[in-house]
Amino acid sequence: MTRVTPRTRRSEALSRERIVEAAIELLDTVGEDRLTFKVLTERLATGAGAIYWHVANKGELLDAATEAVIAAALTIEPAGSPRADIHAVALALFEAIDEHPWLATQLALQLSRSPSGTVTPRIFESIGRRVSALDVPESTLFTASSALMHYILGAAGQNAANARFLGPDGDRAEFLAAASKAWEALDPEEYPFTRAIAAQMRDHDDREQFLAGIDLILTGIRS
Amino acid sequence: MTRVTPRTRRSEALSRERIVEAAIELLDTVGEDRLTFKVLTERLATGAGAIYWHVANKGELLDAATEAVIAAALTIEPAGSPRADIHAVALALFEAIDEHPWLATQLALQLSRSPSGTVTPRIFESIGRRVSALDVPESTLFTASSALMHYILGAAGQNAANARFLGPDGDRAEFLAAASKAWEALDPEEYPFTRAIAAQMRDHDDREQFLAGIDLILTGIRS
DNA sequence: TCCAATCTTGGAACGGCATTCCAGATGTGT
DNA sequence: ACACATCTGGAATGCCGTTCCAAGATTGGA
Repeated sequence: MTRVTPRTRRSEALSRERIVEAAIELLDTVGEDRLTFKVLTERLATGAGAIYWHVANKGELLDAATEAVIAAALTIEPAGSPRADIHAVALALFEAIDEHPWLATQLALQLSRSPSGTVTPRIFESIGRRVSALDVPESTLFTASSALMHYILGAAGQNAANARFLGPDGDRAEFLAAASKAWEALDPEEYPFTRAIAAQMRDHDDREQFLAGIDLILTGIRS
Repeated sequence: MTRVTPRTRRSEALSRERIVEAAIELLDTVGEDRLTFKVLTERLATGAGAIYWHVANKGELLDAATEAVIAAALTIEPAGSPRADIHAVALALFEAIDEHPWLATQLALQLSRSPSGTVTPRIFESIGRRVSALDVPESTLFTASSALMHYILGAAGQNAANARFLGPDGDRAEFLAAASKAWEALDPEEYPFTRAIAAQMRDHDDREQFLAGIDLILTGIRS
């Protein structure tokens, strides 16, 4: 059930790290819905029982995978100004989610549950610490950091969803054109706004717009 | 597979609406993990095949349930100023998610996927239309609306998660005190920020802070 | 060096779930 | 009253997470 003192093992010994590593790789390659204990045991050339000795259940495995990737992503060196630091954190999360689309689902699920996990607090801390460097009134620190965090995770997730829908070998410009056209074809009665900004989304840079959103919130914070 | 012309039926006739209605009720009472086709067939006194005649699969059923609740929540009458209108939409979504915690998971999942569903666009439109009433440059409409939407869904979902963790019969003040204490007990090296604002979260009003976040973003938008 | 105790493994077995299949009931148009 | 499409319910299927357990390592002590 729990890990004990490490010892010498044969080279192919199983370990929590090796399992998490394999899980991440499978998540990235075959997708989250196809990460099953069957393919995991095949990949690791072992049985289900062996995996369950190192990991409590599938949820814990997914949590561990999420934490490993996020922790790596949040390893960032200071970039000078508080604003630049916040941009760096935001972009790091954006890139991580873009590279591992399953993170979007996973982080969203962790948020929909409890402060059980350690991932969400880590992200919140990472953002909040940099927000503190801005000189904002103490009373709005929580609100400001929350707003930033939700925007970052939400917008990055949305971007990942688009990328996932597009597929790894699709033409982005083509996709945007199609999406823009679809918006323009909406019912003018029900969707006047979406129609109106359809053109504006045809040609935009994902990262640029993402950072624009960050700056928009930062502006609000500084007032 | 598809619905055809309606006709007269015996009083207890099955229909997509009745199924969705039952699903929502079960989601609210027994929770999302326990909404299974077994309990659904028992509740409707029918068989699985009958349900599958009206609904393609479980995902579509959950989507339909989400859409029904969100559509009802977004039926709001104008409240005077654009700011008041935006507050109204935000609060309506907040309340809906608070009342139906499974919405948080569901909306998050819909965001993590594609523009396949009709729920997300509806929310986006509802917010964006009110943001348009503010006099902001056309070029930031998309960014501003996105930021608002992600904050609303994220913060409301977070709130629902807390409420869910607390349970229907828990003392909120007690919960906040415990959470605050837990934050203060974190490692000062790793979590200086979270520790610092632990006190500030002990006594706050959920809705008030939620709306403060909205105003923070609105301030940013207006600059 | 060998033994007993403990840690670790692999795979068979289990129960629950969404989904499919299909024989028949129910209603409709003629 | 007859053929036909619509709709129903429950049995059967297959996948998946999880549990169980007999056997294979590894270790520390005699």
